[in-house]
Amino acid sequence: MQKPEIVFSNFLRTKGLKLTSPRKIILEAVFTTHEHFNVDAMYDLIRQTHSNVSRATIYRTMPLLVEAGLIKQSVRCQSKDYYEHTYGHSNHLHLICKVCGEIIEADCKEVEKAIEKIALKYNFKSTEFDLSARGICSACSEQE
Amino acid sequence: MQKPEIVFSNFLRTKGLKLTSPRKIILEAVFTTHEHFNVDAMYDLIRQTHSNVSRATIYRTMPLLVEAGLIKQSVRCQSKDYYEHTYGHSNHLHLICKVCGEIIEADCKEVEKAIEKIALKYNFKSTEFDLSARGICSACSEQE
DNA sequence: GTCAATGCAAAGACTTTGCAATCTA
DNA sequence: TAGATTGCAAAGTCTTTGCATTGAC
Repeated sequence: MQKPEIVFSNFLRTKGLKLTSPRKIILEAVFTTHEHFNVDAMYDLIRQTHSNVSRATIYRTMPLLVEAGLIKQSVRCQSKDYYEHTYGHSNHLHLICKVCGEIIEADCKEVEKAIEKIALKYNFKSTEFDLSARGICSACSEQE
Repeated sequence: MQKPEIVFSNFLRTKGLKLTSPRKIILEAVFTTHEHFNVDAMYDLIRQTHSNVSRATIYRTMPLLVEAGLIKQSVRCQSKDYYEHTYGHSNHLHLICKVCGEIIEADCKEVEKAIEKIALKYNFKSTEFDLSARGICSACSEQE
């Protein structure tokens, strides 16, 4: 499997776009993050080591990463758009807390199996999954 | 099954809240809409017959309808939050064909069970599910 | 050197909130 | 009548955009 940098740089070249320093920095930050992330978190992370990447550039880069197949738009939570890796990552089940907004990413092999079973009935070949459950996390339900 | 109006009015009463005229109008509009909807669409729809319901009130009523279990937050699309009915609609697994766009709505009891099993590990109490799988439907895979 | 990309700040879009007036129970 | 609710407008939050400058190829 190719490195994300290679995928991105190829993508940019075929579109006649340029692999700039901010784009490299953003890509690196995105792929050192293991959770789903939003623009603000990216901005803070990048700021820890680089002082010269603006929010605007991050906002402008996200759609490119999506189009390149490296990330995808994930849930929206508390008015913020979240992203997550798709490149090199297996599917996750998102457990979203309605109270505090926490998002737990859980392994979903068993859920996928259950879906495959259903898909079989319809002769449907599934490739990607979007799975989320909303509810209340343990911390929040203890506080009630 | 009780009418949404009854459910809402009971919900409000148990919370010590009041069933006001704007809330009745909003509820009615929400349940005459069959598609997913957003606040703006609701506002326009209501304006066709009532001139005295503000956007602010719609924004304030949506969370109540969610809490009452009548609607749920759905996808976010083009920076707008969408809602959809849940009352009277059981959860579905959506099998979405990437080729022809067909959406198969399948029963997902088994998938929910699998999710509950995972949620249990995290002490997460799930209440709503958003489940979709993208792939290729039988008709489209035959044509390849 | 050319043209895309950046940073900044301003603008935009959607949503939330403070407050005085109003209405439900 | 008490206290919740409303409409309005102002404020907030996230995201997008115009423009002069900078930088990649």
